[in-house]
Amino acid sequence: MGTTQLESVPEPKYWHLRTVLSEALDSEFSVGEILPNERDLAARFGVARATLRQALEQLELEGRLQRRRGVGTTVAPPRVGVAVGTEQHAWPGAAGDVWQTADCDLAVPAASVADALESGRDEPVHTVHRSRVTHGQPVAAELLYIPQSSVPDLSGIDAPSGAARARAVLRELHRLELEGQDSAVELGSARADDAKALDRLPGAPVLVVTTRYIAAGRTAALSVATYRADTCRLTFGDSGGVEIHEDPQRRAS
Amino acid sequence: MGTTQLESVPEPKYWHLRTVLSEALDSEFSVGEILPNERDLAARFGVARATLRQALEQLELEGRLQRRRGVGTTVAPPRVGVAVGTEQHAWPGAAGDVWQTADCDLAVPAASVADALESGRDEPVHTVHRSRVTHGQPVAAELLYIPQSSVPDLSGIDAPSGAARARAVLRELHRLELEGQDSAVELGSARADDAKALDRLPGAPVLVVTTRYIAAGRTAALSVATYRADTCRLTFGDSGGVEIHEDPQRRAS
DNA sequence: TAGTGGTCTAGACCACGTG
DNA sequence: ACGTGGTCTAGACCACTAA
Repeated sequence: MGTTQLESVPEPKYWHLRTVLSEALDSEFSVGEILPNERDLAARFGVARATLRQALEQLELEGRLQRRRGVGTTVAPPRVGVAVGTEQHAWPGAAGDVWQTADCDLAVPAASVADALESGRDEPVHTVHRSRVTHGQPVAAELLYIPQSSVPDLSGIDAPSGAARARAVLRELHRLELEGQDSAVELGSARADDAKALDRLPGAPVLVVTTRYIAAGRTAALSVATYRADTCRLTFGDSGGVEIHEDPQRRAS
Repeated sequence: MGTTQLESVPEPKYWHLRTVLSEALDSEFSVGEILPNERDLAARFGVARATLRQALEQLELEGRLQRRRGVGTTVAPPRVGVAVGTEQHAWPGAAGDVWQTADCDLAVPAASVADALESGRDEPVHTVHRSRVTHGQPVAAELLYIPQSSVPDLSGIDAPSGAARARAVLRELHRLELEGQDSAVELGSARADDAKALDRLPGAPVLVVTTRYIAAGRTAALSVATYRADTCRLTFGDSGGVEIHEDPQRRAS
């Protein structure tokens, strides 16, 4: 029957470019190597710089490239697996915790946080700021919300804020019996403060992990952790991380 | 001391625009409402269309907007929570499984998949294609890899491929005793086949969930599931989903 | 100071969905 | 046929890093 459509849907240039570059990365480049600059690459492929950048953005999103202003574009190492959920639940700050406590303050949180905590919208909440570093690189920034009612006995702590105060809040939290926890993961973009902590530009893609800690039948604490999506693979489950370091999505077409 | 730097770091236009639009979405628009088209919006804000599009891309990434070619830009509903990990482990296809089996074939997989399966690089592997639909919308596409050695007794099954064959493979899988499972989540971009299944364009951001199923001390099956990052919030843990429908990241600055 | 990636512009044309 | 978002161009200037 008449017409056979050979290429009824022509591939966008940037998508084809992404594929070509991806294959070149596999075969001709090694981790850490610097690519030619964007103007040269665009000229070499005969496209506008904006089109080349669209391809590079894709590859950066997939964790294949790392771009730094003033420096250049380098081949990224495989994503690091970071454990964010284990079978045995544990309070933040428990033994083996990988987070580094930085600061603490006390304020009435945004309405969405108050609702998630099931606390009153006017109740002040302790907010502990923490950060997570793996292999010398910052991978996550966390805000940990703890209603005053969860840690009522904070008397005798003189520090009004700072790391000492943060540790005191966590210590009080451990006195409660943890009944369970659940988490959710979604895509977000780094706001200014997170971006600075993660050494990225604002708007960089991040994986937002929201964890509720349950004690005495209610939400005793809420963690909102922001992970660098370009460098991290979040692992859940019993055996402490899947052993795949090749991207399993990168399969034969 | 002389000069006080008021705005030493001027905010990029597209980032400021993102904030302005985000606040407008909160206060002046409701879910499903159609925004003015990109050319009008750009003119209204006095920027080039490309700059406006950069802001819209951010908001789409955050799940706030939905853009469809030939139609327009609409305000997206809150992300749906989809459960991807439960306390009680279960084989794919077990009672209560939310996946819809579509097809099955038998082939030697890509090297990275073979490595993750700890199967020989030349061993043929059953590949079951499944899809997941929530609230009438496709949210995920899955490839389920099952080495022949995991389901040796497939004799008497006449269908060489197709849904019937897929169900037979899953049925055989259930005869094994599941010892555990672990998962990993990372950001990826949809390839052509996934994009079509998810009703998105190639390159759309996706959350790739890789799950290993353990039986008899080895990896009996490997699942690579691709979720729409714009519409999904992946939930893990005991209580079947966090009850936050407001984005917890969207907090006061 | 030179070179990099990041931002922005003002256009053009194309693919798609709807009427 | 029309209007939408998607792709692409060829430039310009800015912010940052390192020599």
